[in-house]
Order: sequence, then C-alpha cells, then structure tokens
Amino acid sequence: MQNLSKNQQIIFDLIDKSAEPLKAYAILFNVQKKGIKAPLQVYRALDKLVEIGKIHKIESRNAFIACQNSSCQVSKATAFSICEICEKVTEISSASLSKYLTNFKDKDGMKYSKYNLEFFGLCKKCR
Amino acid sequence: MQNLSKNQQIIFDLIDKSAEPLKAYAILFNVQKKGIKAPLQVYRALDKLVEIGKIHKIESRNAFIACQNSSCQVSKATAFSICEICEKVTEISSASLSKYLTNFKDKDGMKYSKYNLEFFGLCKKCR
DNA sequence: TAACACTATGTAATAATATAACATTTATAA
DNA sequence: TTATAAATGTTATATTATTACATAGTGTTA
Ligand SMILES: [Zn+2]
Ligand SMILES: [Zn+2]
Ligand SMILES: [Zn+2]
Ligand SMILES: [Zn+2]
Repeated sequence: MQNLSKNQQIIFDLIDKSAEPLKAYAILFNVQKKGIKAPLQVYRALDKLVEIGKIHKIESRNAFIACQNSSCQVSKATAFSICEICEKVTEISSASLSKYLTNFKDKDGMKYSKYNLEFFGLCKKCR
Repeated sequence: MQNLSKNQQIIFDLIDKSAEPLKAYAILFNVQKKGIKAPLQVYRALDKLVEIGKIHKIESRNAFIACQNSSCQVSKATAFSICEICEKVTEISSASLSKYLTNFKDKDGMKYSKYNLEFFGLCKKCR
C-alpha cells in the first residue's frame, strides 16, 4: 500500500473526516487555502483515490465518500444505501451480498469484474 | 398507462430506436429538427420518462436507455451490464437477482424501496 | 360555460460537473 | 546517472444540468 501524494493526502483527509459525501467543487473550495487551486487537481486526486479504493464515487449523486470497509483495495465491488430525504450515505458491507453479486452470472453465463449498487430509501432517522 | 406528450414521444422514440445509450445533449442535437431547441425541454422529458419507467438512466455514464424489460412501470429496481470497451449496455432481467435485491435487508434490518445496480466487464464481442 | 388545478411547453440565462492540452516537477528504479 | 512513470500547475474549454419566469394545453367540476 503506497503512500499518498501531497494533493491526494489533502483531499483524502478532507473526505475522510466529512460526515457526508463531498462533491468535487465543494472539495475544491475547501482545499484552496492549502494551495490546490484548479478543478483538475481535485479530479486527478479523486481519480487516483477511487482507483486505489480509498474513496468511492456515489454515481447518482456525483459525490465522493471515504471507504468505510477498510477492505476495498480497489473500487470494484461497492454497495451503498442512500437516504432520499437527508442524503445520508452508508457503505454496505455484507458478505452475502458481495458474494452473491461477485458470483452473479447473467443469462449468457457471463460474470463481471466489477459492480456498483446503490439502494435508496429512508434512513432510520427519517422514517 | 397514460399517453406520452409530444416532446416525451419524440425523445422516447429516439432513445428507443437507438442501439446504445444516449446522452442528453446528443438527444438535443438529434431532435432540434423537430422543434425541441433547449436542454431543459430534453431534461424535462427525460425526467418524466424515467419516472414512468419507459427509460432508465445509466448513472455511471450520464446516458439514457429504453427499458428492455417491458415490465418496469417505474424505475425502481434496475440492473445493467456495461462493457468497459465498447460501452454496450444491456438491461439485466433476472428474477432471482431482482428478488434477492428487493428483499435485501441491511444489518439494521432495513429494506429499501429502490435500487440501481451496474455491472462492469467485457461483453462477448470484446473478450 | 367558467373557474380551477394540473401538466406540459418555450426561452434565456446560468450553475455545476468534468476534461483537453501543454508545460514542468518529483519520485522510482534500472 | 539516465530513463521512466507519476504527479503537479495552469489556462481554457467542454459537458451536464438547473433556475427563473412566462405561456399554453388538458381535464375536472361548479
Ligand atoms: Zn469501500
Ligand atoms: Zn435520512
Ligand atoms: Zn427496465
Ligand atoms: Zn464490448
């Protein structure tokens, strides 16, 4: 497990300590005081962090969240629950779910190398 | 099952006859000859078509595809396979998969009202 | 019919998200 | 050292999506 570069570390730290998923331009705004001035610097760090599984992208929200599993070396099998009211996002770590999806074969018998699953509903607090 | 409005029908027809998912501005370009001139007209029709399950949004691609199930009255339980080379997208209709996911409960016993699953890999042709 | 609610449309402006292109620097390793 | 890959800096631009406001159609019912 390689070390993060300067920009990667700054951006990871911000996402990691955030209670909710962060959007790229919210990140940019927050790290400008640390010398990261342009969108591309943010997107490059995000790309790398996603690639190595330290963060995941919530596709339906265009937002990024730190991995809550400490086991995602790569972002290749991800599942989240998303509250449609408060937008709280939780990474689901269910062995049976990941087993089911990793082994899933379509009707042609094809298996996939990667998946992303997003569940939507109301969180405990919002029901 | 209500009829589609004029703009909705134009845009649905285009997506439905397309071999691949279409992006909003590609749709806009294609329907300008039919009098739909502004992004908002496209997005409004897309929103409605998604709502009634005639099309689905492929979140990881920001693109729209016609429902291939003829059974999705609403876009609330969707699964797709996406080829990472040719970008071919297929809607998966597996009874066991949808049963598994619809009934999935997280560790708090919570069930969700909606999900979207995207599998990634290589299609037959690209392997 | 008239009044109402609801859905859809038209248009302009702008916001939000993401990438291209190019130059330079830093880290890693043969 | 020399080469290679990874990361950075900067400007400009492309792509995706929404706000705001005005207007028109559709169906219901008083
Ligand atoms: Zn994770
Ligand atoms: Zn909530
Ligand atoms: Zn469908
Ligand atoms: Zn393919």
